[in-house]
Amino acid sequence: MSFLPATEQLTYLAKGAAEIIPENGLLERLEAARHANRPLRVKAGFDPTAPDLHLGHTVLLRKLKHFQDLGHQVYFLIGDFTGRIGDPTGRSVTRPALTEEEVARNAETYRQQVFKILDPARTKVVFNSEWLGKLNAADMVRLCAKYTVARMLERDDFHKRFAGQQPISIHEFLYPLAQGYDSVALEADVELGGTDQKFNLLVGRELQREYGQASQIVLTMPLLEGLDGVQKMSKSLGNYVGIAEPANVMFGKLMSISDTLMWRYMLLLTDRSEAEIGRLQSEVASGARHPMMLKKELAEEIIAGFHPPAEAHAAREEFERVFQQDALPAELEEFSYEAPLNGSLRMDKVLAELQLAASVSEAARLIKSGAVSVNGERLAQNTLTVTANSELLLKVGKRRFAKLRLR
RNA sequence: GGACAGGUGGGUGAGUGGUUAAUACCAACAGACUGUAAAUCUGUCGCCCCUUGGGGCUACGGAGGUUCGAAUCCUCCCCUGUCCA
Repeated sequence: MSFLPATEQLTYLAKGAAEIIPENGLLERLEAARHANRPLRVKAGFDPTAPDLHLGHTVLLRKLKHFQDLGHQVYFLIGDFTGRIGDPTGRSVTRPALTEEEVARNAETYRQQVFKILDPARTKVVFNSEWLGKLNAADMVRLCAKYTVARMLERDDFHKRFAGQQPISIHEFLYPLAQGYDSVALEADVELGGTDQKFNLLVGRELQREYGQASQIVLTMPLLEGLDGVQKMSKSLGNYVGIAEPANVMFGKLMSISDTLMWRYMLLLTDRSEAEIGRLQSEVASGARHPMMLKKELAEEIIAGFHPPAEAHAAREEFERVFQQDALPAELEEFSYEAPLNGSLRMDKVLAELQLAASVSEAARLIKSGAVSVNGERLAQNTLTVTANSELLLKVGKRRFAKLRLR
């Protein structure tokens, strides 16, 4: 096969990237590969503990896809071995080890989700236990000898913890080394990762050189901000949009992002070019285009990558109906309930039981704050007089609905 | 092995015997305003019971103990850090 000129490839690949190290290394590598008529070996590692992908993960996956679009070979590495070490990234707490079954199950989930974006024909899924599991103690010592403690402490996470008198376990040092060794084992030309992975990716360059290989090119992608617009998208922070979530849920979440964040999402989660995004920005700034309309388009576009387009569109219509016209959702959860003999229903208990509130106490608070309405009327008291064989439409907050049939 | 410091509610972090589920900030939730935006303002923010208003239970690393009363004092244990070896 033939490859596009290297400069053209580079434009496509650099879109949205945070950093390419060394700066013109990628261009050189692309040229060399094109000259030799061979695809680049592009590696990206994934943590086996987080099989539920969210949009934050897709930033990287989309970049991998870009490499595939240009004819390169992607190595989708599942860090089953490193996962057992426990990645020290982020939360500065050592992680519990995963069992083999858990790793296997998570890997399967990955496969299912990842190929919504990646081309299976140009993707090799690999597990780093394949080679890391074979290293013996002597190999391990040899690997450790190639890096120093001082250099290891340059890593921001370690540095902060060390300075802040937080614990760092020895085995956490093995994580970057192991990840770097992955690049050696795969003879990677390029490794992609989030900006938070920069240190680990650079270790890969060092180790490849130590083992007599050309150092991989490092390409980092920005971390996608979560729905709050400040912290990175992550499941534990609850500011994520899962790619396996129903279209309606995704739509609602995407609409709640700020206008500022919308541009970021457009850059990192769609194929729109930077030029086009710039044009749209000026149109919004001049008032020629309403940001809400654009946000709806964006939401629909993103969702269509994971659901059939018709579903994405339906989610948009549902959103417009429920929130903009204040109507009811098309599908309501229905519950059946025994009407009390005295006709007086304790609503706090009902809400808790139907899981519209986390506890009876919380339900009582919600009622007190005026968040609960029944048949469109705000509930002012904890008790509600009801009759048998009637229906109640419950609304809690803005987005929790249920229909209650009384027998 | 020794000396010292520390472990508080989802997070950060006050509080050293006695108003109080425990200061403050963040997050979260709700209301107002809106484009379900964002920002802002206001309120809530352990669980359970009784219809307002109350009542009970659980909680400050773990287990005991002192006391009328402890997150706060004592003992032992677990965990973390610093220094010494």
